[in-house]
Amino acid sequence: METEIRSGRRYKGVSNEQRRAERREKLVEGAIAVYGAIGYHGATVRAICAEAGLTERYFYESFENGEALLAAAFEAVMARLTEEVMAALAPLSTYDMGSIVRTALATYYGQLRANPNEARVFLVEILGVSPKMDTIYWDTIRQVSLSILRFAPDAAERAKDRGLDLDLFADGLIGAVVQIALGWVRSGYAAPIDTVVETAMAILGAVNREYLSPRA
Amino acid sequence: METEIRSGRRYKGVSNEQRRAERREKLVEGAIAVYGAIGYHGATVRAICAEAGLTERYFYESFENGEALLAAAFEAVMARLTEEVMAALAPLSTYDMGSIVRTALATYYGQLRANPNEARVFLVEILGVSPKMDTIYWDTIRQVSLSILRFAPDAAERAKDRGLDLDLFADGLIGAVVQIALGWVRSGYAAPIDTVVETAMAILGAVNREYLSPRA
DNA sequence: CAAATCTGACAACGTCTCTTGTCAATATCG
DNA sequence: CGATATTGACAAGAGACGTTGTCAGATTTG
Repeated sequence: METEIRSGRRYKGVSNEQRRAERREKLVEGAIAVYGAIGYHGATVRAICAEAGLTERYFYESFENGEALLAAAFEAVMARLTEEVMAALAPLSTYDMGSIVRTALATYYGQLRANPNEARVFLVEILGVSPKMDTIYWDTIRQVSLSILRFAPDAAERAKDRGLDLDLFADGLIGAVVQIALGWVRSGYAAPIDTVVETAMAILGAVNREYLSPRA
Repeated sequence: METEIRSGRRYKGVSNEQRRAERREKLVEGAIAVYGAIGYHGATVRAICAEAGLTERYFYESFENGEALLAAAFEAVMARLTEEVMAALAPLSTYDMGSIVRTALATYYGQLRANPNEARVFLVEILGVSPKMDTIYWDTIRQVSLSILRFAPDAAERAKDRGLDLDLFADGLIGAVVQIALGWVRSGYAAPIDTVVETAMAILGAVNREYLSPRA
């Protein structure tokens, strides 16, 4: 049960709703920091509240339980990543799959390096928490993959003609991208980002030229 | 501290060491069953002991803690998968990468379908448990990928020439294979196995023809 | 100023699990 | 057979954490 006061008193110049929203935001940010430092497991409600500078009461004001906060943190990270990639793709005037994918990869990997805590939430901590969270995660990134595949108009038909399963095909492509990201993060970002992008492009580019580009 | 009696009394016809080994085996099998049914999280020591038909004392006889048992279960599953794939590859007389990879994939996916509980341990439950377990898992499967890449003798040199990172390249390929497996498992094995193999081959085959086969 | 509301610090309860220990029943050895 | 080892069932201590509750102080409203 969440508190249901509609419109309380203003406090320090901000409205009731806005204060709650700010506290929720602080909790999400604190959670990402704690997850990045010690992982989701072992991250207690108390620790996250301390990191956010709030007390337990405000945790239950915004979240049903710890898993709900993880879901919110994932959504926040996902939203930022999506926003950055979309912003990077917007100025592109080409419909060439290679250019689109390369730009998206460079932005994606760049974001993961710029925000290691978010990278850990996105690549590591989200996994194996519960069947519900797994479904949220894998369904989300499969949709990303399918969205990109739609840039190649007849990819679905051609995949079907060749006896492939489009969902699994999308999973395979996104799996390659994500696994490269994870390997890079686990190495402490050892390789330069250009190498990472080229390595991913070696796989996606080969598939593109053979299965997705207009003249196979 | 593990019990350190060197050679105790025979019991029901079997030696001390063998009884311990059998109990350990029962615990590993029980753990795989429980992990498959309710997941690693939420799988208590008591539940696993009950499934194995043993009591808690014998758990601590063979394992330091629950995570050690998960590691043992993973090793057992990994060993079986490796054995099956190796057995399937042994009769092959060709050195054609395409044939090798297709056979390995068919065996791997076939095993995952034949043993859903093991598949879940291998693909889901192992993830996100601890940094230590993550390292065991990802290092293990990267090695598998690198082993297969060695079948293409000059793959490493060519990858380097093209500015790729071989470890990340291996991660990308294995990531595609594993993600397809995971998507298949999550779907309840909806697609026929031939489709799954062909879908994975669509990615690995394209990469093989462009980067690994003798005449690029 | 006085009442009401909001905030932060922290106590306290209940629950769950790991882990160790106890004890009687069973099997083996001398 | 008597002593000892082994097993299985279960109790109990300890610790961690989620969740709710208390209460004094700060801030706003009338």
